[in-house]
Amino acid sequence: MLQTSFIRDNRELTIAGLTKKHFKNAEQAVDQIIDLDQKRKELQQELDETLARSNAKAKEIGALMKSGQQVEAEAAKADTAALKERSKALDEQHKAIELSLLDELVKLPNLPHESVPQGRTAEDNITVLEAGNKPLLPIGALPHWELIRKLGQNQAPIIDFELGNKISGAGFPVYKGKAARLQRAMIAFFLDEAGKAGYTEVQPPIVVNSDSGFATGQLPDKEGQMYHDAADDLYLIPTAEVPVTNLYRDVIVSENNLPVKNVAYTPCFRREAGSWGAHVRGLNRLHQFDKVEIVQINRPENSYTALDEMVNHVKGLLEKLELPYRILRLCGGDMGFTSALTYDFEVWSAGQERWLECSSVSNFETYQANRLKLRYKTADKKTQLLHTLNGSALALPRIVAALLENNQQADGTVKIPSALVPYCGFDTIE
RNA sequence: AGAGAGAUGGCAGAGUGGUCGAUUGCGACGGUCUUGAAAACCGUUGACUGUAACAGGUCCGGGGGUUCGAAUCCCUCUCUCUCUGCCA
Repeated sequence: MLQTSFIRDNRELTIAGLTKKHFKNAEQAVDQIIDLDQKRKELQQELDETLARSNAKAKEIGALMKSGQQVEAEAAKADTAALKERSKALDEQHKAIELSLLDELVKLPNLPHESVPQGRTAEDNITVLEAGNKPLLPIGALPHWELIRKLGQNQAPIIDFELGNKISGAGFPVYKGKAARLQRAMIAFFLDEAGKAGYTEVQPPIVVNSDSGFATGQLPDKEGQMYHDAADDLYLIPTAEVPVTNLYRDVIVSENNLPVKNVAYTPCFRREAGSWGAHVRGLNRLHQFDKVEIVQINRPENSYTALDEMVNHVKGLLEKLELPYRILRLCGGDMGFTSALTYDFEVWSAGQERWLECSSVSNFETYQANRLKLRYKTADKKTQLLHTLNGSALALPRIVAALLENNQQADGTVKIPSALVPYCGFDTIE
């Protein structure tokens, strides 16, 4: 959430930023907020004044009672009725206006960083790096959803969509045998790599309350994308970003604990309502998937260095997995609601001849921190909002898809990249 | 799930209707002393809003109520702890 004070002081900048993000009626929205804020301030002043007078009166009465001047005290009481009525009315107005101000504020997305390219769709994203060699596949090479039917010998298919469909529904595959082991190996590998890079591992809950959903920006913006347990009003997390970042909700971090670097493996749940078709076949888009997420909390002046560091970390993972990938800097129209700058990583899926998004690394600046009330004390003892960042490192299913497709051999087997072999305990899936 | 107890500042823990934003202890920070450190002593030490700066206002788990006045009384919700039951 943007800060009202920032909008007030930077009207033009805010409008320009919102426009770059293709937010509709930016000027109108901003002016409405400035207007509401002004009204809020005026009401607040009036209310405070009234309350100050009531407080003074109450003290006066107290003093009179104490000194035994009953008659004078009763007389003073008579004066308070009007004040009380007035403060009650003002308080109601004030609360109402604060609510509508918050209502409007919550609709505004984060402002994009100056390096974010102009543009509306994925076409306008900028490729900042393309690395690795796209493999030349043998004759008869398959996309992963066909390949998995032939792998696993008597357990085929090693990733079973129909079985998942039986017990849960579409988009909940069952991993069997070496596929299951491969998943576990990758999770361990990603966690270990993050550990080496200084991230502290955490295991958060994978259901969260609505306060948490609000603080990281999933609510109210993406309510429909999350599975919701109505009985207890809890949400299944769409990403570990939600519980891990919320660990620091309402926290004033002491300066010597910065930066905070956490890594978490969690399953992730996404309803992805309305998604279907050829592009969502197989592992390309699931309702439940595994992901290792890195999260940083940093001082404002260091956050973009941290973002680069996170991008490099993800690059390192893809290189160790020997997968061809590219990095995109997302344009204003394609970025997430809460992000100021996002790099997407896409892995080359040779069997489908497509790039698949496998990581998204973002700096949210103070947008989440403002909702989280996540702050630190500066050297001159001022409390200041921190910057939050996170990135997938990595999301598993599309990596598995690319790995299976890219590494399929002429004999129909799949080679495991050497970095994973110690974790898997095998070097081939047959 | 049943019975009981409780929720106060970073932590511990007072405060049951009036100057309490809150006694005190610990911790933290600054200083004196010391070659340095410890100890001792002195001082500082919540957040939000608001102001040029003061002032003012709000916050004692959340919400509501009684009262001129609520941390303190009443209602309600949530959570925690203890005992009993069930259970990975």
